[in-house]
Amino acid sequence: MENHTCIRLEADAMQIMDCRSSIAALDKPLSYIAEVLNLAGNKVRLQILFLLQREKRLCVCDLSDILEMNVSAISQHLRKLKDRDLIYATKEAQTIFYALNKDKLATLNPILDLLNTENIAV
Amino acid sequence: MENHTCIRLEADAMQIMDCRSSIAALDKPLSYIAEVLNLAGNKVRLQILFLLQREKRLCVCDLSDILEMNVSAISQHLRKLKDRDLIYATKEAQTIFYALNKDKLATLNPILDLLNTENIAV
DNA sequence: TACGTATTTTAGCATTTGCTTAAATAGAAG
DNA sequence: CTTCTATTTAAGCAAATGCTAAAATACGTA
Repeated sequence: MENHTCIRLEADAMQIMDCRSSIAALDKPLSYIAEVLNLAGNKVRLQILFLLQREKRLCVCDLSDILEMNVSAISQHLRKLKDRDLIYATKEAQTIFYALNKDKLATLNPILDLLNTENIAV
Repeated sequence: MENHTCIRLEADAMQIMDCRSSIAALDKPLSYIAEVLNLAGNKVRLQILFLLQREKRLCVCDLSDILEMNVSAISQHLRKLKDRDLIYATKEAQTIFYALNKDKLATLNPILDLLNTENIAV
């Protein structure tokens, strides 16, 4: 936490200040988007989001069947997504359905679109 | 790893099969995009990517100054981004500059655009 | 009320992550 | 060739992650 501020001559103090203020101005979005990307940055959760976009709504049990994973593991992923309001739950009799939160589609759609982009240079 | 296949009647076997095959067909992109999102899903790395997009190229030292973080910590983040080819390094005298990999802009730009979207419902 | 299905929650644990500090490289310049 | 400057790498560690297994809820239904 000490050795910032480099000594090299080429360092452009003006540029550094500009960058600092632009980062500061975007602090909230940076935190929020990082959080969303982090949630989507897990293969299981990305699959869940993709499936919910495709099927509109699914229950834990369906997801467990499709992804061939433990119900509990899926449930814990759904909780994280719900905690951050990316998805919401509706209860119908004994079944709880999950769906993408409409308010977050502006953020989620561009992320999910990456899956269908041909120009993915892997 | 046992209790998948739910017993409930509403479960649509056809739908489950469809979902399974669509997931299987997208397995590679799902893995790759999850990996990229995971890299971008860290505030420090997201800031680095944002700054590189804005400034075209920066060295560890600049980033350390701007983000007010340990050079070593930044270096380790840069390594992760470089290992996944999201950025590349060019050496100029004693300084190593990093820049976004052009081949990955189709993936990176939509991600970074999320920062400037007004419709971020936080 | 007792049971069964659907789902969540808790606890435990191994793995991963991200930071700090210190040591190792590499190239310039004295 | 020794000394800066820039940067990476390695070691250590605390915190976070993601899974399993088991217990706890919730809600219909026999």
